[in-house]
Amino acid sequence: MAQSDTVDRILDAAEELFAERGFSETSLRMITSKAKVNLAAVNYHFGSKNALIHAVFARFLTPFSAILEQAFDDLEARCGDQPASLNQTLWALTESAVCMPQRTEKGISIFMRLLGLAYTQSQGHLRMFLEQEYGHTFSRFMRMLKEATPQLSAVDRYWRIQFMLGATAFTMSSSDALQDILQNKIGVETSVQEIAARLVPFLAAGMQAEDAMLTPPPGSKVSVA
Amino acid sequence: MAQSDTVDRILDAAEELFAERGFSETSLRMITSKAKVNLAAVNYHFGSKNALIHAVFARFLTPFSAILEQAFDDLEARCGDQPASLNQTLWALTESAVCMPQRTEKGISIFMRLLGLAYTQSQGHLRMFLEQEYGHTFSRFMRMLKEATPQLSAVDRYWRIQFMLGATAFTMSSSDALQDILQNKIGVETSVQEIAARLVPFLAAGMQAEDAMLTPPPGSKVSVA
DNA sequence: TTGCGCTTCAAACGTATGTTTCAAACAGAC
DNA sequence: GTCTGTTTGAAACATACGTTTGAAGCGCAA
Repeated sequence: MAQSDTVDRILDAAEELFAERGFSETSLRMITSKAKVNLAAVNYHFGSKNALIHAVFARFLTPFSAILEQAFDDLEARCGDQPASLNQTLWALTESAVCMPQRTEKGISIFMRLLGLAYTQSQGHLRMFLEQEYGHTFSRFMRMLKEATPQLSAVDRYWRIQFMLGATAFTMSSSDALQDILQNKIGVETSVQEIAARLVPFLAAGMQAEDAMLTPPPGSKVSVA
Repeated sequence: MAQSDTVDRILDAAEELFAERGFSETSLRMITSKAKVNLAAVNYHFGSKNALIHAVFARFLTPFSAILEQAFDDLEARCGDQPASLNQTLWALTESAVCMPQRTEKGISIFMRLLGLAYTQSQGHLRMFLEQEYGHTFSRFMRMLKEATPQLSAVDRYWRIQFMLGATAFTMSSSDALQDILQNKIGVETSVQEIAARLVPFLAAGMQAEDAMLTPPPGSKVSVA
């Protein structure tokens, strides 16, 4: 019991509620009542709601970035002085996410959804926090992507990375929402491993698309520089 | 002057603020002070904040869906009884978005960002509204995608469409956010036409990725069903 | 001018939020 | 058992929100 139990219960409840409702739409009262702790406990243990948000991210991002750095180390060791391929790099990322020890069975989809929210909801304090804490790992990933796609121009690569991030963050972040809209409710599997196994080839193919396809069809009103 | 001026000023201000801050984070007081109208004007002219959100979407989505339906009509007429290709379908969508008459020069990126928010922020009332008003056009687009990718299984297609939506909505919606994080601040062009010209080939390539790539690299801890 | 819709305005309403307060309960060392 | 520092508890705080109110202002037909 004692301190850490309250802290963890708050973090668990906050993580889940943030993931399913967003940050602003989740009140401290929802969190504390779900966690069965007193309202004042959040401000006592974390200081503020924003600090709680940071703590929620830090709890899974810190071990994740450690695992990811290790995976990159391994990959680069295996590759010797050759740069890692795009497929290898993406899989290293994916496996690090999937294989991370999870608290619950839906831990990883909460994880992805929170990451998506971090980008989507324009919380300045969160972006600053994430960039400061985990910017190094992120930059390393970007550097590896660059070495894995030497054929792309800097501008092409920049945009295609945005597309990749978008497809990933968005897919993982719209847990139930999209499944409502695409009424094609075929029996959709929800395992994150399976989604990742479908997503990675999609991303790799997009990333390596031929520039030739850049040309719009004849008669198009869209001009390319 | 008179009525419609106030209504339009509210819509303009709301559109811009919603796009840059999200729905819950934008208060009626921000909107009315930006629009230089009285606070009560929103409830007088629209009835509620939710109804204002609907009106903002209806103002650009109604003409857009009309243009899009027309573009699909044209495309299907050109194709005769053949189904339209994936490239043609995606370009029809893109051109409809790009060529829509814009109120301001950043109109289309606001447009895209709002669409992204509509999916991302879990506003039940908005999803219901959009599905009810524009579900028909959306279903038609989905049908054309299906006919353009007969080689894909239903499940594969379902997920790849999610990836496409994600890459699109996310890219367009993270106007400044991502450009902060990817510090690679190469001189990035902002023209939506140019982004679209890069996005469509990315999407088409991802959509048509080989299933063979579905297999993770040897030694992977990720298993595929 | 008078009267009548429609629109604007300042002010208030009730509610919900994040945060603070301070006393009570608790745990462990002496 | 008593003291001390830490944690919990119920209540209140100030503020911000969406919404409502009722009077004032307006354009325009009679």
